[in-house]
Amino acid sequence: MLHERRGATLAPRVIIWRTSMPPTPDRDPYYRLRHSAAHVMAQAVLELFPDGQIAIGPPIDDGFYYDFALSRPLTPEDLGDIEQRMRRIISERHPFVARVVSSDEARTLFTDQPFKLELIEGLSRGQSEDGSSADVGSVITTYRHDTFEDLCRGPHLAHTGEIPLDGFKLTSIAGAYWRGDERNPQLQRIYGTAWESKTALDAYLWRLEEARRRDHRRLGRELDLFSTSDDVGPGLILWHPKGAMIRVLAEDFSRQAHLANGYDWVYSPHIGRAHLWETSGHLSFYKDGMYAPMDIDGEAYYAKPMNCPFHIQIFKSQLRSYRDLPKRYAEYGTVYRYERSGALHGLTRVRGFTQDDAHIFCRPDQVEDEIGRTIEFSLYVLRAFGLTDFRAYLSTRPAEYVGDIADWNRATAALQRAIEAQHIPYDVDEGGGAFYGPKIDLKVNDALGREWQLSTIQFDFNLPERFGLTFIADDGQPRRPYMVHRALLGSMERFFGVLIEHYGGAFPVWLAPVQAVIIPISDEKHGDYGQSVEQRLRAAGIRVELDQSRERMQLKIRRAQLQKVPYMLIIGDKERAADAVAVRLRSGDDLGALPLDTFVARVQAEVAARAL
RNA sequence: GCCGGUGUAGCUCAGUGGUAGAGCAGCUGUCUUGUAAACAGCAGGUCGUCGGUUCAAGCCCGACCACCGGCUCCA
Repeated sequence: MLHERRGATLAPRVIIWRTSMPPTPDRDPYYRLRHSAAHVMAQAVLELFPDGQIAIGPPIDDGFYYDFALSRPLTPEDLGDIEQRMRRIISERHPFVARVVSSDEARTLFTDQPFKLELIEGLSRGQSEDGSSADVGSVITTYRHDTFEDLCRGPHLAHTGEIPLDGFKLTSIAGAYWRGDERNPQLQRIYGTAWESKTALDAYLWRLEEARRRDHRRLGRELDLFSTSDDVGPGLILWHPKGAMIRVLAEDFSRQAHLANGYDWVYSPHIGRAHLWETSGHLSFYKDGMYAPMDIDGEAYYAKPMNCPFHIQIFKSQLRSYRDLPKRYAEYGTVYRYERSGALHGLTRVRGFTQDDAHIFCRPDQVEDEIGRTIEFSLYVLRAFGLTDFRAYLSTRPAEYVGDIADWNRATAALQRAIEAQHIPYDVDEGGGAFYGPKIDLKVNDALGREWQLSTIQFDFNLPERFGLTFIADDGQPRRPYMVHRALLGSMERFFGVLIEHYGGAFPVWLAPVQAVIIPISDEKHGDYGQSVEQRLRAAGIRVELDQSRERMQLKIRRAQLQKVPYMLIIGDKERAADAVAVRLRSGDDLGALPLDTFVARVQAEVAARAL
């Protein structure tokens, strides 16, 4: 019943820089600038659409947005027009003026603005803009500049002229539901970004550009790693040989690590009887995420959205003694989950994916130790892939839950102690756990500082009950085991996407699908030596390609560079005479001629160490 | 699923109702090369799919499919 919160890590294409909380005035030095820019933008939009309705326009990471209800859809061309008007308003240096108004005054002021009226109603009932509770009795304030007055708690800049004329940019138009609820009307949202200077704006735009260059969908095609096909269907990934090579290497490493750390490897089928999913509760709670059943001999079978019921069956296949515990069953389990068409995204949000899933069944007295080892193991595996910057999120018991509160407390405390023992920063999401148990999610920051959720470690007080799991305790009595779901890399598809972006396609030698390209200077004169080098490197376990094309060396180097191959081995007369290769790194560094044996030893050492 | 955008050669893109284009990649030939693109030629497209408007549709209209940016969802 592993449930990753995948969406949290991928929805924004605008980069999130190490922040997981919305900006606040005291925490974000850009708050005033961006909030003020949002107001200026709203004025500009209302100039274009005098009958337009305004909703909310907060600062966000890296920028701001404002939501509108307008008489016609905005087009990208409108953004230029709006920016022009914003520049004029900024140049006019209108002061931002705050004032306190009564509810009645506010209602009069915003009489043509139904969304504002709704906010005012909320405010007078003690709710803040986003519907969360605010201080009761908080006053209603507005901020005005030029012709635009907005319901707003501020703070703002002193005047519009403090927004740099060349430090902001409107970036995109999107649909957004009023108050984020799809039952509400859909508004038009304009996103913008604002910085203290053109230099800072340019730096931000460069980061966006860099993120675009690293986009795993782009690199997936350029490096021939994976694809999807209209004929196969959306959200279903085809792993090409080079992508599959990386996956094989990653899986082999992780599987060996699991076996070395007390896990038993298992395999389970892709489908199971409806009865199984009724028992597990998936058909009552998770049916929307499951595909329609198939009929086999008059019985309904479902493609699995999770692996847990199968691992549970393995546990149940015989009587378990307390001496047998813990049992740790691991599998690369391929699951199928329905995702709404609009949610699909590259490798990170798909309809079929493979989890590095495991289920741990243990005694109550083993919980603490098991959780500690699991988190430590997770960090070990992730670090091997070059991910080093972690943050943990502990989610505790929600209002509605199953199981015994003492079990919850014990499990939550174990999670907390384990994460503290690893000295990783963590946040607590009080009440944020699933109904069946508390959990810890591990998120990593990649090379661009973007946060991705990967590992999740979840207690389950539900399934052991539903399936009637027991072990025989030392007093001869059956007891209920604790059950923990965990995935470390999450899904292989999504992890691959993260890796691609983290490395920008330049994988470390141990993961590179092609580790070296042999580049003969002349295919006629050095082709034979090239084949000999290829053969010997291959025999030494190195993944090597020989570029036999009749092109000049420069082009062959360029092609290898673009494919981000770690080593380019140039061979000419000198190298052939010395039984050597002239080694060029993808960084552009030239190591000069190395004896072939020396090169082999170097690569083998790097692979053995999984050097990054 | 919803809002908006996009869909033309393997890739990146031009083409605003009148004979489908470029660069790269591919193929062929010449060149046999010393650290990021030799030169020339050839070939390659039912313009996402289906339907409609028109004498004529890549272009206008409709439906559907997919992708992109968001929203929503993620027991």
